[in-house]
Amino acid sequence: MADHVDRVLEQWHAERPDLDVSPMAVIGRLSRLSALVDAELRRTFARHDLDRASFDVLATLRRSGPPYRLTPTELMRSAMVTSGAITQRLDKLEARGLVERTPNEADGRGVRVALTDAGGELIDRTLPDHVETEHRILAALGADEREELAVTLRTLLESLGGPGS
Amino acid sequence: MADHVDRVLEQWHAERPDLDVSPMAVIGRLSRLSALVDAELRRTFARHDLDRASFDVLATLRRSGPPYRLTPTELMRSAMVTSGAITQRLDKLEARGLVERTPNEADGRGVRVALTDAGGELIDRTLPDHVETEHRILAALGADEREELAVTLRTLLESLGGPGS
DNA sequence: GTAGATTACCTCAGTGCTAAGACAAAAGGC
DNA sequence: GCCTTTTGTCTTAGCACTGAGGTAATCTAC
Repeated sequence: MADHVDRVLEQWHAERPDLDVSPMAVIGRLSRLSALVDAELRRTFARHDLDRASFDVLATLRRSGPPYRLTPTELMRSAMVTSGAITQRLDKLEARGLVERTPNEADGRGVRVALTDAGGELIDRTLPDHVETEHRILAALGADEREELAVTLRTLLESLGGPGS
Repeated sequence: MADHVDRVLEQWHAERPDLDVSPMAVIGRLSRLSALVDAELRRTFARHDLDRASFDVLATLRRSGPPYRLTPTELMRSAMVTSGAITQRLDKLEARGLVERTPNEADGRGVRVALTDAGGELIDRTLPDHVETEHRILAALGADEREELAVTLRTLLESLGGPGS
């Protein structure tokens, strides 16, 4: 039984037999899967009044450990978005009282962003649900397949993103 | 040598040892990789005065074969976006003379979208470059690894997207 | 044939992002 | 100590998308 990408490959083979479109079997599925996974995760976040962007910031702060405090630049690097995007995410989270901006004593240009108690409680409440969703998404794979998949994706990430990706 | 996701896993292990965050090894890399691949493909499209959305529509029409004509609904399903998004994509492409909307004789509610000569030439010119970029993205993997990866991603897609995904 | 449900496409307000750039503080070269 | 470059954050315009909803045509069941 063919999936969407199989059909796309067949079409290209018929229309442009001169092109070797085999990479689409991987890249096409990668991008579709990413979209589906995203949608799935969003549903979990929504149950806790969060979106992907807000969850991402709160989780990054939470896993950084006490005192749950990072700079906007660190958050930007972790999230792979521009500085403007982080500013807006922080504005929203600060307005909700989930994070707090304080001047960075060590650097007059910078600020520090910290989880508030409310932010910490929200992310700790959301996490178990989120992790369970991720388990469910991978339920179709055995432990060996997951491990192999993680290794292969890691190889690709390193080849694309350079060192420290 | 640890990548970004390895460090994330270590942090969670230290901060929330009660949670089994192992799925993040796959899902975290999947979403980061998808973002990097997207950025890479965008560079190729930009060289041909296209963005991802426009390329997607033109390529879908091109691979559908003569007479290179589909309905907005078919394009919507293929692209996994809402009908509003397709309307806007078509507006832009039509304004550039790359596609053409004509009434659907078989269904008074519908329209048909066809590649113009200019659209067909542009997509045929862009494709070889695009395919080469995809080959380059996967260059770090051997043929067996690519095949295995495609199969595993397909399994996940089917388990998430239901039949015909 | 006709009423109600469905389908196809479009519209529009709202959202979150990028890209470009402003500004202030810090770092580096001399 | 200065001057230039770099860095950290914020601002803003523009863009593509979603979600809700509108309109018109088609289908279904009676």
